Amino acid sequence: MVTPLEKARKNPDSMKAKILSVARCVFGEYGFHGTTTRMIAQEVGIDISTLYYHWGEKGDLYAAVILDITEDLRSKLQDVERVIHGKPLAVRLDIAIDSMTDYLFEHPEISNLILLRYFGKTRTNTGFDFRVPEFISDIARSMDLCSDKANVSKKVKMQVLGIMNAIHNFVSGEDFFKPMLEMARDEYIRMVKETLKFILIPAFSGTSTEGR
Amino acid sequence: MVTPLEKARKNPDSMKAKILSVARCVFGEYGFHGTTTRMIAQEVGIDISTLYYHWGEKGDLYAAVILDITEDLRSKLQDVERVIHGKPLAVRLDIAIDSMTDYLFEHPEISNLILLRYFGKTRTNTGFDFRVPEFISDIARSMDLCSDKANVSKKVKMQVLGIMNAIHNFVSGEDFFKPMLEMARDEYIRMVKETLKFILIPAFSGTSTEGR
DNA sequence: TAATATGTCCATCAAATGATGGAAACAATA
DNA sequence: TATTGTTTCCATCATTTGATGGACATATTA
Repeated sequence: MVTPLEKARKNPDSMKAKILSVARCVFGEYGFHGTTTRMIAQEVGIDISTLYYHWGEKGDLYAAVILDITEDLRSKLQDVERVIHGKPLAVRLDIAIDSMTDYLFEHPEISNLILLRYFGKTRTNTGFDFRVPEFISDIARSMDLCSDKANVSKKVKMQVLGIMNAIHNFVSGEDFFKPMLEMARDEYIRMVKETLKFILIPAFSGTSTEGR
Repeated sequence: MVTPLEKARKNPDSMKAKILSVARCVFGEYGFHGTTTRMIAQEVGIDISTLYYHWGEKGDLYAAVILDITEDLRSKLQDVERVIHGKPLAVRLDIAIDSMTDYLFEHPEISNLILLRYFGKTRTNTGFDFRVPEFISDIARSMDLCSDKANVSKKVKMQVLGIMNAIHNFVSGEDFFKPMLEMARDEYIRMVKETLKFILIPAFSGTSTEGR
């Protein structure tokens, strides 16, 4: 059995995929309740009923969007893991921050959607599960922040959440922070990386291992 | 001329204030579009038209809510500033994190509303301005992160954003992270403080002043 | 008490929104 | 070409939602 999402991911030129792609951005900008099926349809340039034909009800499309970005993010994290493998911790962090920041600034809807799911509730419970827990442990292991690879401690999970959220915040808050700080996009992205490294690296690369 | 918001803040037992208080929480949970005037009215236990009588249209109530939490936050920041004044940087950060974290966990709708405004757009532009920029500079000065008190550098502003957002994230994400980490509320709050200090303090209290 | 102002609710409206049935267009295949 | 299956759009529905007018109630004041 092949799901609609798998179909869409397999055929990037199909109407299903086009709708999904637009839905990612619109849901990411306005959130679940702030987005209407008409907004998405109009952005794609199709009738609203075509959207329903391909994806069923609004909640189903939203669920597909979340799974879609989750898959993208998981894949990207694996890439990064391969690159940083074996390097010293400070270097791993440096590379990971650069790489993830660049990637997320290219696909800001990923950060948007993740943060909106963290911080905003939907009236009608969309139900499906979000695979953050695995992510957290995966990142912890790839960062080599945990001594016991099988059982990542709560402490380390909190630290990883802190790292990931810090990145998502600056990516997702771009439209708010950038004008506020009177920066162009290039400068903003550069400053984001610099700030993230300034804040995150000392905590993890200090001589003390007290926090671990 | 006294605004409706000032009236409400002056008379905490008035219907205006009750509605405002409930609106803070509901808007904080579901965001602007996820909240209906009926939800708020029902939570207060009044008819919807009573709500409109006191606050006018939905966007006006929302604007009042934002100004209300902004005022609360500004006031709290001033309190904290007085307490930490003159102390060494690491101590200032330690106290500020404890104090702000406790306060925001008591009023999580403040963090919710701020983050939803950062990361989510409203379809109909609610227009009014949000006084974050001043905040940022105020915090930077009170933290004594900036050498030039009059003109806070972009670098420092980014760092302050990073600090504030880190706190808001853990407060606002409680309902998502806490079950995920299988923690009770007390434990979660304790771990949040610990993690925040672990991540933030080394960056600012290191011997190097490179980041400033 | 009479008169006025303030506050609350009921009934209702118009627009927006999620969703669907069915006709038409298009593509694939025998 | 005729047949069948797929895709798209138009018209429409039922509900939800923001918003309002007017009746009723409750306080305030003359």
